[in-house]
Amino acid sequence: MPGMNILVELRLRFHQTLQGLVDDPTDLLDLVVPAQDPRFGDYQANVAMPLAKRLGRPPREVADQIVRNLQVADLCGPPEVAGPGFINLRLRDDWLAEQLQQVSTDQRLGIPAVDDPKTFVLDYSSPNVAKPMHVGHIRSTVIGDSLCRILRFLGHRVISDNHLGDWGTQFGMILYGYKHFRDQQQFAQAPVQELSRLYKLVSQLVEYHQIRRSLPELQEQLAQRIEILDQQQALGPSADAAEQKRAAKRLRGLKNQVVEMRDKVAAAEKKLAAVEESTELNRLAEQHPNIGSAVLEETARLHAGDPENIRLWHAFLPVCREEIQKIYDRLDVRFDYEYGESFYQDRLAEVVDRFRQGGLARISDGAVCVFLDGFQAPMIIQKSDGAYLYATTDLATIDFRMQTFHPDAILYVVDHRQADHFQKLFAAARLVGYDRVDLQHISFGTVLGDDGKPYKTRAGDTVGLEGLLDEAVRRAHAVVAANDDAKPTSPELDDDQRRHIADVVGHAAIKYADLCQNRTSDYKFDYDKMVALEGNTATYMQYSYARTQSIFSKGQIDAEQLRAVDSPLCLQHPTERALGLQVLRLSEAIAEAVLDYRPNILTGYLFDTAKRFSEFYQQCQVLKAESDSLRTSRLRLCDLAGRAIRLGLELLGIQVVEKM
RNA sequence: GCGCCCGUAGCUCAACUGGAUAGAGCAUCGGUCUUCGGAACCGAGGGUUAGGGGUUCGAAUCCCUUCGGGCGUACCA
Repeated sequence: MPGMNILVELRLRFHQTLQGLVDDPTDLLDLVVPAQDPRFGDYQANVAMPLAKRLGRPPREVADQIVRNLQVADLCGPPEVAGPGFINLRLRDDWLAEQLQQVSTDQRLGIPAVDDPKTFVLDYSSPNVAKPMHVGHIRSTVIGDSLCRILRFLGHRVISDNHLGDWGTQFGMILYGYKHFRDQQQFAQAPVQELSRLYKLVSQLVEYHQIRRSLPELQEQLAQRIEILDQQQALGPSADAAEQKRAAKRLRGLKNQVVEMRDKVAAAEKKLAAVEESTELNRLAEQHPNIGSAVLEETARLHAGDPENIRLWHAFLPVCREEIQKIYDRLDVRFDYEYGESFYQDRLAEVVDRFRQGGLARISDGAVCVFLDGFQAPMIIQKSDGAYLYATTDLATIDFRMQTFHPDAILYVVDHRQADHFQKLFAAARLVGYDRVDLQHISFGTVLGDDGKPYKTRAGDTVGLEGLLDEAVRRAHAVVAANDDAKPTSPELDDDQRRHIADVVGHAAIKYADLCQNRTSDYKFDYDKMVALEGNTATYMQYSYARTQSIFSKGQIDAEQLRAVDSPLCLQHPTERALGLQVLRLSEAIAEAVLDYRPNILTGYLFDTAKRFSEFYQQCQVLKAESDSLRTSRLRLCDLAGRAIRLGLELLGIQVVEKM
């Protein structure tokens, strides 16, 4: 067997040993982990302490007993017991060298596929087709794509399905816009831009009228709050300390509310002004006072099968889709299926029927509701006007996926704000019998701007994804050009090469910045940091890879031939050993990343690998090594390091270049 | 009001799900070097992990509580 997961192997050995001490040692095996500190060796087992408690014996004694029975001599030096009962393991250099040799001819770098392949449906990206994609879509797309690549690499069957929003109110908007505001010539020449303009125009007008209706009430509420606040402030301090504290808290809460509402009112007024200051917009707003309900009617007509709206929908969809495809092409993202919301339209009634017939739903306030244990609000699957909701579509989607793909798991890569929705959805799905499929919401945080608020332009609009990518590429180009110009001898890249490199580096920077963050946390969007050449960035990994490649071109060495060399590697220098071990641990990194669907584990691994390589390269001469055999060994190590980095990046959906 | 998430170095973030002295990258300061790619490497300073209490051999991590933030909260997605 070429290669293995070292951690898995060690756990296997511990499993055998621990069976003599306890009935089921499975849960203890998680306590065999990579060492926290190089001083403790390569791996450590923390099993003795909890076990000692269970057995009622001193932990060091238990540790000693484990060490005596442990069969690891073929891969480790003698285990050591330290501290309260930690068992420290250090892999044998000759074993590592042997492993590396085996791995070097293996396409997969010794990473085994899983024994029990499963079927996953991955639901990610899922933009609304009538709206331009914006920064908020990038995380779902990039994280989903990476998980897809990783799971496939591990041998799972993965079905990626882009659940497009192609049936909602946004289509009502462009239908209305097309019918009332279109510029026919523009539409003929550049339909994408024209539809996008219409969408923005209609949504602005709809919002305008909404605000005009709601603003007085909002202002009134604000006035009331201020009044209450004044009253509270006028009250003298209470004699009771506890009461005084509560009053202070109430006061703070009120003040926050007032500030919040003031901001709301100000934002609303600004939006009104934007329309009113433009004679053109003002005129349109006056001519279309009922645009809000009219848009809903267009949507309803579409859903009811109105021939004209259906015809337009069929005409618009490919146009919108094409716009989105440009982004996917740039990001190198593909899907197996794109069953959008529209696909499920004629399956919604039966979903509701099933719930009603099963006695799982009942009518409340005219709407069909599913009341679920542990939730205050029900999940509404049909509105009082008869319309269906996204909850209905999502349930129909689960039906379809279960019947079509028979998945073991369905993963939804969607931002954290929809956590509630998914909890209800999953609970409802279990109610109708889908209790064996693993339904998971892979949630992620918000992309923030410099100010710590959701990333917007200065004008307050969301940032279009295409412009974002352009900017990253532009900056990457500037950096690549500057660096090439500064090379000690002379620049070595022509314009085409520079453009290609900037393209790869720029897109990689965006993806990596997203993936290297723990997905559950929000993160600040910062071009400078993304395209930075140092630190944990795609650029640094790509640079490290390019360095490994440049050694081969400089030495005019054929890597293929090198891989076939039939002798173990030399790991005498500490940096050689550290790099070699690091290469062998890609398998662990992938396994851990997939455990909780966290690509940032993989980026962390790559960063470590790049650092190990730098250290090695700094301290060990490769082409000028003392002997031929050492030179060959080090070249092989460079090859392995480069391949580990390239493979890791590939699993993140990031490409490499040979020179940069 | 209720529910969920979060608070870690000046800044941006990790921390293998309870392990040993909490780590990186920026930034700051110092060093290496007649560059196999210096887009590098080595080192230093910087912390009461928001505060308090608890659980246990052991807590950033689990429980309670206070403070501060974000998000969601019956017919949008």
